[in-house]
Amino acid sequence: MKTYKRTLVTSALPYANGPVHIGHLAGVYVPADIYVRYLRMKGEPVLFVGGSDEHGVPVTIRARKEGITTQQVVDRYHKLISESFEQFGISFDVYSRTTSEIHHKFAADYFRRLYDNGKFIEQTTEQFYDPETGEFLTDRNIRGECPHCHSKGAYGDQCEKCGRTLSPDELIEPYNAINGNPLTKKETKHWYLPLDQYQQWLEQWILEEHKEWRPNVYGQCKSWLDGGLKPRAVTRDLDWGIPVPVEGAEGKVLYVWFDAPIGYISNTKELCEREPAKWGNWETWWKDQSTRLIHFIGKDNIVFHCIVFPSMLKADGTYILPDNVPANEFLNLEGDKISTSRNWAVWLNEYLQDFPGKQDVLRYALTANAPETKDNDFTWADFQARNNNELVAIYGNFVNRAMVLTQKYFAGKVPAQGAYTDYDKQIMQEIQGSVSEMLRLLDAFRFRDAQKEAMNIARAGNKYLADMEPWKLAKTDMERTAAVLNLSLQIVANLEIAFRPFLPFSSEKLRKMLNVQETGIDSLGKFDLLTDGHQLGEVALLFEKIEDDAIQAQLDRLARIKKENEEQEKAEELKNWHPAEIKAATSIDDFDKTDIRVATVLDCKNVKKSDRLLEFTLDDGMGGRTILSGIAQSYPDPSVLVGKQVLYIANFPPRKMMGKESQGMILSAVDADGRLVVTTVSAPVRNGAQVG
RNA sequence: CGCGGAGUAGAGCAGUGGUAGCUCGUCAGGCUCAUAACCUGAAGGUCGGUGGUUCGAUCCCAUCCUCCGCAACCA
Repeated sequence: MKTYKRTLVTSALPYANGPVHIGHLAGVYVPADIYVRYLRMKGEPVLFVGGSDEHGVPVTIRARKEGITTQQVVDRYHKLISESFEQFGISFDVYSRTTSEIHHKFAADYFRRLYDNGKFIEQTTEQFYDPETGEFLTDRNIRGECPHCHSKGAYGDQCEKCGRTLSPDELIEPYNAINGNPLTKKETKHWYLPLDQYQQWLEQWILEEHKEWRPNVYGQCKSWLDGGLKPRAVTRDLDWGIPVPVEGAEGKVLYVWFDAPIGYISNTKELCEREPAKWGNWETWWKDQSTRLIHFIGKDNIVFHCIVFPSMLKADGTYILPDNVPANEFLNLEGDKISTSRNWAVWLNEYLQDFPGKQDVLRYALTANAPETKDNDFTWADFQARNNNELVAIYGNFVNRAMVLTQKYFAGKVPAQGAYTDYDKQIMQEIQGSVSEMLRLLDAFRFRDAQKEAMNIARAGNKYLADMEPWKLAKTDMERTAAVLNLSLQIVANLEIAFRPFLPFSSEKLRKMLNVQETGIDSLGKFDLLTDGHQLGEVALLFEKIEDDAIQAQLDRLARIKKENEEQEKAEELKNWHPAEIKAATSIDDFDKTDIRVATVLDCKNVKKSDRLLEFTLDDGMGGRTILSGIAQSYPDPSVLVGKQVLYIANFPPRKMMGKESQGMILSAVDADGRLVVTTVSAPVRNGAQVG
């Protein structure tokens, strides 16, 4: 395996169109931070880059909606996001933004260099254009009539009614989804990165040389490569972004996906120029072959970080390429996918208000349940259990036991280390085993399991105390009591180090309690970290229980949001409702076969054990009949139907439902929201009258 | 439709061509230094469905079902 002198770690640039939530944290920032902190503990040179992605269309739409400038939108979220990261201890060496001057210049220069070297192809195409606003539209912002099912309001890329994939050209009478304006077509020129030219090289580099990448990453890349790469446009017709630095490209900007990853580089440059003594030249971090580049991202970014961005770097030719791209899957929240627009998320800024000082608890819960191999679910019940049963009961409790016992028997001074018994040695060996396993897992980007190993050290500590029972020994053998507590405290000191990448705030607190300075990773697995007679600091609780009412408050909040969303979606549905297509032509003869009659409802009640069926007892003028109808959900009180005359089909063969026989079918109209309304006659007629 | 990932005890996750594992929860014991915490033990699974390859499949192959991504907002 290749050896490296330094590591450059990037984490996906969050889009400045909203605050960051637990999904971002679990998928990208906590794992990246754990890895970076681990490398720093090892004393390896590492640079951790982050920043806000502030270009693209959605921020401009939000600005328009809120009646403020796009700059105000990105300013607001950049501030919110960077504060959240800082509070959660995401230890970026630099956190900048793509609207920075240095980035604009750097990205424009990057483009221009590739342009001058003939790395792009130019292509003129016809795109949909709104003459009134003077804007070209993205596929998704174009709507029209579906050519297949002829439903109105199909999107430019897909019809949601029939589910077919479309291209905007296929739509009948396309219009602007935002303002409803009709669209025309207009020629526009764009620059494309010919990914097809990099196909062979990418195949060699990924499929042959990086078989160690995670299955989801490797599989996704293979899928794209097998499908054959096509040139990809790297410019857009838009006024928000980095102007294309080419003559005759007015009104065009770099595609957000072209400039965003360059932000990793320009942010590095910004840091290096600010503190050259500490960080040296930015080119060392990006162009020296002995630098190792790691991208932490979510699964939706795999293609850009493994195919597009490497091709951009290769096109330049002077840059290093990522050594690994540990992409995570997604985190769900209480069974539903996290959604910014539907407010289905736990926002970091809100979490900190509700759980002040509990950053580590969330970090722990998210790492313990990190979506490393598949989508995982975050639940508040799990969060509470992780805190109460693991952080408090195992880790915090062990620390507290060791500290309190020392306080009690040795006035808070580290007691003398004794001769190790076989059992002591066994425990020490067990802990060293956990330590080396943890380090191995950290190197393999398996943070969930690594954290579990750290917790196993605390488990071993609890078991040691339970087996040694120093509170009993203290009555007979103070020397052995001292030895047992000495080793217990050494284990506590190990826990401080082992948990440091995962729970930085707690480790800091624990160092205060132990009254020690930060040491390197070499100390891990040693049992002479605290010298005899060392005065410990004040005993405090490392973690505290989270009570049910705090969890219930979060669940209530989510329930409220869910209800609001449902109401809103329903309103939306009603607004968009339109009559179903007319069925294929039929004839009077076909209709005549159906015998529709009038009857009076004598009784109407719910069918036991069925949430849909109503049982109608009808006076049909022919001795009466019973009909079951699946409309209970539209009639919470079925008795309102009693006495009404209804229309029903009289000549269907009887059918058994829920053990009862239904002799026909009541006719109901279906309203836009799915509500069923029973049909009736406009004036009383005799029961048994025919409809036709 | 296609391509990629995933489906394993009540929950969350590992894992392997040969007797299926971890954490939490549950139940039963033990202990009392500790935040009713800790320690020990037990129960609990036709490893998504169906076919096939094999002496043997949870693992390999085929096919189907479900969820997610590629593909609006979004990791």
